[in-house]
Amino acid sequence: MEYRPSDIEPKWRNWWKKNNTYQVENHSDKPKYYILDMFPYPSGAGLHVGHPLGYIASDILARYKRLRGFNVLHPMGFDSFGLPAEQYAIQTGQHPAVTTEQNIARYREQLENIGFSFDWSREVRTSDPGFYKWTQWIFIQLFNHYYDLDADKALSIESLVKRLSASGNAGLNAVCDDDTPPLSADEWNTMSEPEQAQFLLHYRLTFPGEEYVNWCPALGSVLSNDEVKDGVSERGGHPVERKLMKQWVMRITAYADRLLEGLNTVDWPESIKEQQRNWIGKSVGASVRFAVEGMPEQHIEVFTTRVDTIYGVTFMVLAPELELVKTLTTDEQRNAVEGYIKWAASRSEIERMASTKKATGVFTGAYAVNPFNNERVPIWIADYVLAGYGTGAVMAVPSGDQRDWTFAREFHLPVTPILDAQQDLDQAADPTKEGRYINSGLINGMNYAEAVPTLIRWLEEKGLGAGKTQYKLRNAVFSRQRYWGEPVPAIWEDGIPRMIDTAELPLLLPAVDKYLPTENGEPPLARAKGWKYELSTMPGWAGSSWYFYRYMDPNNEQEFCSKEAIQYWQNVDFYIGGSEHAVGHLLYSRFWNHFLYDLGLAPHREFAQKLVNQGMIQGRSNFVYRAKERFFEEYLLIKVLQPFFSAEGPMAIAEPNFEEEIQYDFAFETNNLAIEVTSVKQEEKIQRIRNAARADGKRLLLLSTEFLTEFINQPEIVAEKVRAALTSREEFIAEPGRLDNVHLFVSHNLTYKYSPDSLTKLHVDVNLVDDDVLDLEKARQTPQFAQANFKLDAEGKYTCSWEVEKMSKSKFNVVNPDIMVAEHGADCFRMFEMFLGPITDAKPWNTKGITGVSGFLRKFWGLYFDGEQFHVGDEAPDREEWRILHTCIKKVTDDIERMSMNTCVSHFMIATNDLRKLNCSKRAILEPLAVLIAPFGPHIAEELWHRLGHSGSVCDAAWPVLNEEYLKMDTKEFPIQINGKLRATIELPTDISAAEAEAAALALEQVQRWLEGLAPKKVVFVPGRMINVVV
RNA sequence: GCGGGCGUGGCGAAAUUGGUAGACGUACCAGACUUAGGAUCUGGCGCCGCGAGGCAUGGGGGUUCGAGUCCCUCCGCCCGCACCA
Repeated sequence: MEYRPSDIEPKWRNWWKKNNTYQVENHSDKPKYYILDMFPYPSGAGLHVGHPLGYIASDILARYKRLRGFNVLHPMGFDSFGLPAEQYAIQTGQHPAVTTEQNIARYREQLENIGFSFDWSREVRTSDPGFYKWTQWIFIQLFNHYYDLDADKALSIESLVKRLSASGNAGLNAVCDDDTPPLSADEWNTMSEPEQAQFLLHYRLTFPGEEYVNWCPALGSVLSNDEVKDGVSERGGHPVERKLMKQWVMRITAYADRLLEGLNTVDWPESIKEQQRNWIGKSVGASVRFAVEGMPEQHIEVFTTRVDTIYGVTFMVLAPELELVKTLTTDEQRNAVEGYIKWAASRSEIERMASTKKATGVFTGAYAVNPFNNERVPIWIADYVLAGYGTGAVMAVPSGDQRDWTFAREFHLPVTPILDAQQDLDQAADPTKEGRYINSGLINGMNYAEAVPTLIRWLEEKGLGAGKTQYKLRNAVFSRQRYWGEPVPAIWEDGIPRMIDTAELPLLLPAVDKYLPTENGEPPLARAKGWKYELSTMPGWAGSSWYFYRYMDPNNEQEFCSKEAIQYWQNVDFYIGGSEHAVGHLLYSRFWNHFLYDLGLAPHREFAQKLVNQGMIQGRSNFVYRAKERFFEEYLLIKVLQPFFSAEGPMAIAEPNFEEEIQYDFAFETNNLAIEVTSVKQEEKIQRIRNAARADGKRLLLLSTEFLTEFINQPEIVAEKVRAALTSREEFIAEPGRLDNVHLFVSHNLTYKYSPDSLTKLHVDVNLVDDDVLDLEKARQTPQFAQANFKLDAEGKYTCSWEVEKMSKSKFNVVNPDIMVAEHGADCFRMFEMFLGPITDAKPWNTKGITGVSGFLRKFWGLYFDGEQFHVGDEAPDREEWRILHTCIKKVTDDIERMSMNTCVSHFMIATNDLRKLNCSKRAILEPLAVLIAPFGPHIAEELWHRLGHSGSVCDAAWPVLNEEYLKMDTKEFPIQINGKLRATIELPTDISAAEAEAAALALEQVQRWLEGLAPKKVVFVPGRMINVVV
């Protein structure tokens, strides 16, 4: 009988649904196993083939564990608050809840079609009030706790209040704001209630703070650090600036050490752990206080990891933004310093990062005093020192730090050697710690290990410093000026926030007339009638920071999760998802979990014991080349610039220069103007061009690549800008923008792409290009293509190419799983995705191999049939049949355990091929085989299971037990090596002794030939494996 | 620059502790059945060589009876971080 997945798959999906096959109870005699997928954001584009990769792998594991006798929790839900739904709402006026609902329905349908064993009765949605009620509740708990360093955990604010009223904050060892003033019990007790509330904000784990934030004007909201890449927003690529704003802040720094230590207790990929360690950025060192010469009230505190180099300090450097700079600067230096500060502030993040090699800075005129030797050292400012790290001031040791060395070299500051083993300091700094100290007073003659404690002891005795640990981790800004997120359950009264009563939760997201900020720049919630609460909403990571507990008890209205449920399920045994969440979701959820643990609400410090990152499935992007010259003629030269130049006089235009090593640059010249379009990151190059233009007496028109995008979108507006710039200024530099992969929509299915590879490649819809040949008939139906002037190659064909890129709607390379499922069946799709390669590897989507899996499933199905008849007999299997089955049991069992799903599919193919050759149709073999394949192809397994006479689900079968006896072979083909190289093979009993094996090997004619009559020097025999004769 | 990972046929990849490198699948070649083949079946398929044989896991070196696997070194690619004192 023919294998037709379309006949059997929908049938069993309905059957599973009707029988609640995947419903899980919160109690069982069986051991529990919690396997979790990172839940998706339901975007409008629907699921693409990359999404299910991890879900399929986890589903196989979940089904396998269930067959092995575990009570398995394997849920799915939706991270349904977020930006795209809101952007869509802004454009269409449709409520984001409506589009979100539609998208979820689509996602669920797609997911269900793949045959996952999710328990949908436990589905969660972060935008559901029943869910975000508890997100708000946890927020309130954070507000009501502070971090006590002596207890090394979060304690209630009430206990802090008691303590303050008894003894003030003297001796209180708690995490708080840097500017928390000392407070006596008397002072506390005489404070008014609002004053007390204000004071407590210094300690609360979530609090409103004035923070420098990543403000994205285009999105009208702040972004977290992990939402910003290369100075632009990760989503949309809009410029981001630093701005001081009042924001809700999470005191995640309180947990820095625990988040770091916890990493040692979980089985997570090393790269993720390293990224988190890096993000937390712990450095151990010392703080040292330097006096300022002639200013007794002032001092400069620095943090250093190399206090041992203190005698090598020859200058100090402060970040230009520091308030202190203004106080220190002498009148003679004031102009220079202010000029530098202004210049530094005007530099974009990208510019600053691009020029790390050459040192810039200015002397303040002031001097600091090294507390150890009372030497006066000049105080400089430079933007290589960051205001946001440590104290924003460094003690510069040019002999030991390369940046300081470079700076000293540039400004002719002295370099003092401090170690006897130090390298040639004329060439570079020597950051090593080898040798003994010289020129170093207190520590002369000591080595590094002796010097550090000596110096710190001295500092602490004199009160001039102390051992100190510094972190890169910043407190996390928790406010977003957006609509589609959880409302913050706070009310402001006289500038002081108060949490609403938890009985009033959830605080529902109100209706608004528009999803935009108000005219005076307030967030969208300000539009809601009668809204008296906080106007900002929570960020995208709020709901995902605890959702894994909600699955345990999704409908509980009294608690975020019942104690019984959490006691039963504990934490996640196996978590699978993409590595892009390395320092976002995976760090924030660990933080919240540590907090919930402190409150006794979570049973483990870490919420996920094991984590696996699935690799990305990339798409194949197709391109057609567009004639380059025409592109510029049309858009840049003819439409805009030529009229302008004509007015100025005759123009000669050089060929666009495409062959530069940076190919997205192009340049051309007129007789009085040099035009350059380039990445602003190419600073050196810009300088070169600028100099050349000046030398030729020409003016420079410099356009960034992003500007070019804008230019083509709105040529008139931009042309006006260019004209204005050219008439008013000598030089015009357009806004710096994103530097690569700028995509420009020209129509719904054609894109101009600027990438380092070519300016004139067009992304083409996958459907238009087949096997590198553009389907002209289809392409002509698109209006833009009809007008486009594509490049013809020598044979008169359109030049096409392709590249592997991330799957994205804008690249027209998204492959939808529905088509695959409809065409080949869900089982085939599942096994094919697994067969692509190891789940952790990134791989381009390529459907070429699907016929292999499809053919295999047909053959596998065929094992159970004789022509049209289902045919499985009860004869006793022979040894070879047993061997095939048990080899398969062993391999598949081992490989699922190590998540090697691709090789499992291979083993099924081998077993099927072998059994086919034997014409095996025996129940004792085929029935266990159906169970083995059930995790991979649940539909085909269920069908066969029922045909084999069972009425229950194959999901409740028992995993076949391996019998090692069947793996044993009487004889084996032994490889015979001569000096480690294979020269012959010989069939021998598997358990042959060393002596017999040696004799048999030496008797071989091929071996004798190599021995040339001599006795072997040595014979190595590995029992049951091989023989190696050493000549 | 720092950290993590990787490098094996035309392609996706196997090789779990050092023990017959390339399983399985694609692509390709030949044949069979066919009116036909994007169906099915059989055989071949790392490279060089008629062959014996030689050479092969990014290059070079080492340890070992034996190295894709361990060590050193160089090269290349991917990912992350990046003036963090």
